[in-house]
Amino acid sequence: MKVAFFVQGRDVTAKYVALATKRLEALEVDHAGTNVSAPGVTHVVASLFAREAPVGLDKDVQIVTLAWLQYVVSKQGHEPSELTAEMDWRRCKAMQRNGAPDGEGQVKSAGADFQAWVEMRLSGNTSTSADGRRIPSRYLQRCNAFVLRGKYLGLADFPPSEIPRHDAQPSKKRKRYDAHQGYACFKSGTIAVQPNLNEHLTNAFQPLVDYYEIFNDEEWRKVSFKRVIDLLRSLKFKVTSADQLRSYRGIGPKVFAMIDEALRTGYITRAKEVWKSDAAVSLRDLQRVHGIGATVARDLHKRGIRSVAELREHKELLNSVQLIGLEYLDDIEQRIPRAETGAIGKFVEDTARALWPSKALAVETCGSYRRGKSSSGDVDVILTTPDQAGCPPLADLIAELHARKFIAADLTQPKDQLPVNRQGQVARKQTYMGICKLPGYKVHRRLDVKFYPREQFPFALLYFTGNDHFNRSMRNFAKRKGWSMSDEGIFSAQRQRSERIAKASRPVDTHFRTEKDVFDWLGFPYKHPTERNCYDVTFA
DNA sequence: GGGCAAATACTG
DNA sequence: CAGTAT
DNA sequence: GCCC
Repeated sequence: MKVAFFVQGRDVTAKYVALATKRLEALEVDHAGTNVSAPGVTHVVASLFAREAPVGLDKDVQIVTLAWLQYVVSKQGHEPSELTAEMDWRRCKAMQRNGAPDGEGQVKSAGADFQAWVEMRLSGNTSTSADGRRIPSRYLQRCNAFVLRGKYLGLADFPPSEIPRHDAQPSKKRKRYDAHQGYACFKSGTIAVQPNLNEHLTNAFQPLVDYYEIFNDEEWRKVSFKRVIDLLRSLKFKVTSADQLRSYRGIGPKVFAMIDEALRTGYITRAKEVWKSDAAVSLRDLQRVHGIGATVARDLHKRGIRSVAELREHKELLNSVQLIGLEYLDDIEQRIPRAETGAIGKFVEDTARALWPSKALAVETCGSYRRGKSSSGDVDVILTTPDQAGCPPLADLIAELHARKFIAADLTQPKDQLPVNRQGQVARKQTYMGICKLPGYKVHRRLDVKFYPREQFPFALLYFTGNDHFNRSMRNFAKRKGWSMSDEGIFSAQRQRSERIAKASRPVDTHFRTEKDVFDWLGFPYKHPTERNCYDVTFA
């Protein structure tokens, strides 16, 4: 087994790489350097988040990290192919400053306890490690805090908007919602240390999701299958009998039978049947191209184009967006290692700060990156300024990114003029989609950049951090309470088309400065981004 | 049998 | 406006 | 496809 690790840092990257390398060598660990994965080999990703960390590692963090690596290495037979741990440096520092509950002496023993804690998390227990050893509760909390809390409380230090924009009224009382059971967003997630113990089942279901993905109808059937996969992925035990899942939400009679079949035979007949159609295979292949959806794929198929390979011979059938999608198809399909996602986000951020040196800017790389995942499909960067005079034109930033040879192609042309949204407000949201490549890198990546007005930013953060189940669940919850929530804010749901503008323009003194404000206001517990891998985790 | 999240932006 | 995408 |  190889340990692949990468180090995410700003100005200290080289230092941390050297440190981590040295440590692994001292442990006689076969390591694969930064950001390397060895195909076919179980590999472990230890991401050491060094954002804003001071130069040099704090001692307690070193010990914890070291113990974690030792643990991982000793766990060679372990099934998970990917483990991630996140260390929150600022929190460490704060604890040090304010006095960690354990005190100085305890820090030295943190290694063993941390190991036990990781073991506990993997085994699904909540207070004892796999071997039954109790973990000191104060240390337990501290470990959870290390990994689950901290950094993403968001924009507390960032100047708030001056103009409140939300017409909704806060919850009068903090009710206890028994109905929470059904909401994915209420289930506390866990860290990315969560492995998929049910690949044997998720692999069997994936073809069904893929199949319903390529048509426009049957959206809900697709969603249901997708939910099943994410539910299975979230379980902390390996399913050996369908009966174990009988009581789970989302497992109905059909799916139950399929799980049963998959466990007995190793596959789902239905999933095999649907892919026997050549047409389905063709449609799926054509839709790999950005800009080609169900309808276009069907048209192309009618014209005799049956694959991407054949499409390359008939580029005259494509529009400008689809042409770019085709050109960069092979690159775009590749997953982006976490370190590179971070570097791309940083490139955009650095460019923006250099372009607008006098602006206070908040810049966040969202998506699965922000949820702590070790790889991403694309990079999603959103920005805001506290300046109500308006965000500077996103087009200027894109032009600068072009000038720096960072952007290779545009999928959209950002416009200066800003349309009026349904609430009758000028939507100062600006969006861009394109293809980028870091200097010195080989592979092109999908990049989205968005500029949001300050008062919408917490909602934008929520939306673009996801995941999809989390968003839908949270919005469903808001809706049942009479609100309608989007990436721009929260509004009254009962509002009629005609009265939309009037109501929405009635300002209420409701400020949402951070994501946490939104959680608080709706009346449910804050979820750190890494806890929003809903159905990446469920609780018993 | 209805609901399942939600609204905007771009292309042609 | 339909289709695609976020 | 599942839930109420």
